[in-house]
Amino acid sequence: MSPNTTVEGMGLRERKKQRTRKALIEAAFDLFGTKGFEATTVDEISEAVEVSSRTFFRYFGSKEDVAISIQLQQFLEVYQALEARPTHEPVVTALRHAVVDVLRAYEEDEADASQFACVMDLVQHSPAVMARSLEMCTEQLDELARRVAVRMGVDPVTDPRPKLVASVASAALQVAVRAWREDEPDEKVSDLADRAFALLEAGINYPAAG
Amino acid sequence: MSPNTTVEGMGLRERKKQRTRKALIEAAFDLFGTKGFEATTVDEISEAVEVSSRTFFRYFGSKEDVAISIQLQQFLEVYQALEARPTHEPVVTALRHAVVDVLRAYEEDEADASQFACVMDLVQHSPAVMARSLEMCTEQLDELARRVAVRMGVDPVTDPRPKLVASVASAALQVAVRAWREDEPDEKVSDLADRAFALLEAGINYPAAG
DNA sequence: ACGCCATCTGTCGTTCACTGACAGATTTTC
DNA sequence: GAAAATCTGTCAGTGAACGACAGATGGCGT
Repeated sequence: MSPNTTVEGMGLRERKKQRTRKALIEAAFDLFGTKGFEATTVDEISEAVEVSSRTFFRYFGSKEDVAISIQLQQFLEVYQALEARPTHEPVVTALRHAVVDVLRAYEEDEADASQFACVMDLVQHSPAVMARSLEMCTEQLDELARRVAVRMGVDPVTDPRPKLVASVASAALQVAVRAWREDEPDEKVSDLADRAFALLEAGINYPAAG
Repeated sequence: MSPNTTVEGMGLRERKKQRTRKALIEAAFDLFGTKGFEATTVDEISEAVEVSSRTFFRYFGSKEDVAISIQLQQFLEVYQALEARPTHEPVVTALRHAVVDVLRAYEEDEADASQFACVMDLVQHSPAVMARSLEMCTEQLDELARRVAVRMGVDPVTDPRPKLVASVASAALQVAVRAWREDEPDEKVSDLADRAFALLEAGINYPAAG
């Protein structure tokens, strides 16, 4: 009754969990940023938040999982953005805009942008994070394919095309991110992704040299 | 001196190493097949070959690496097959035939086929192997992109298209393999891959439902 | 306000992947 | 055959991850 009703919709316990989770992520990124991923131990992260390392593993399945938590979040945002696209757009075009919109949103916020860059650094320089990131992406491919199938109005188990589109789109995004980190740090990722998807739209069975 | 010259081109030490390596792979697959990947310890693999576990790690960087050694070999074979394709073929078409040819070769040999199926089982059911496999594939993407660039007669660092083609082709192959394992076990992987690449050739920016 | 129950957390102990250092064995080379 | 290079085993250690148990804490009915 009365003032006990929380302003938001969740109990005290749930809020505490969210705080712990957020604190673990922040502490982890602090340490990853200064000492590097492999040099940082789970114990150090846990001590910084004053919880036991056992508790860390109740929030995250592995040390890698905390590093890619932002990437996972971005996938969910792409799903949202995809549903917001007009239904008459061809699938790759819709995916292109959805991805670019999400990336632009991150570029506009200073904090988001630097955290995003930090994650990409981890993915690029720590094999374990890279591996986990790739694994997570393929996990998400099912969901993405399902949504693409809905857009196409076809059955996602019978028709191989939605899975193919989802995988290819994910590959294009990875190429764009990698180009950004390695070759074109001055460009915006969103622009690189935009161009990569544009190439997909145009078809990629290029003729041989001549 | 005299009869010390080896029949083949390598010394005794080198042959011994090859034998140990092969024995480790075989012992590992035996154990993975019966006990599963995570239930098998490196000690068990090493004991089966009568070497120390320390030696195992001098041959393989990780327990996962021994599981995907065949996949790595297949990549090298695709490179070979790609060079054998006529130079007038468009890139995706050439990749399609190269991949399908390699897969068909594995399907024809009984032993190769079952070992291939075993590896795919490991990749599908053991997250750690899956992650390492994906990581290895992205490592190989550089080399594949380089070869695609040569075929296109363009510069692989300036032009983003070769990287895109390589990534997309790899994605298509992964989709085909996955479809084989999960939905169409009765089909041949080579046929599924063939169809996936055919879709790529035709373009994938499908219209929305209507 | 009180207590019951579900859930969360810490502690302890264990397994196992992986690595550096050193010493001994073996192959190669001269 | 001796010296140099390479391979291997042993030892010791780190750190990730998990199972089990006990204590703490928030949720909830009365």
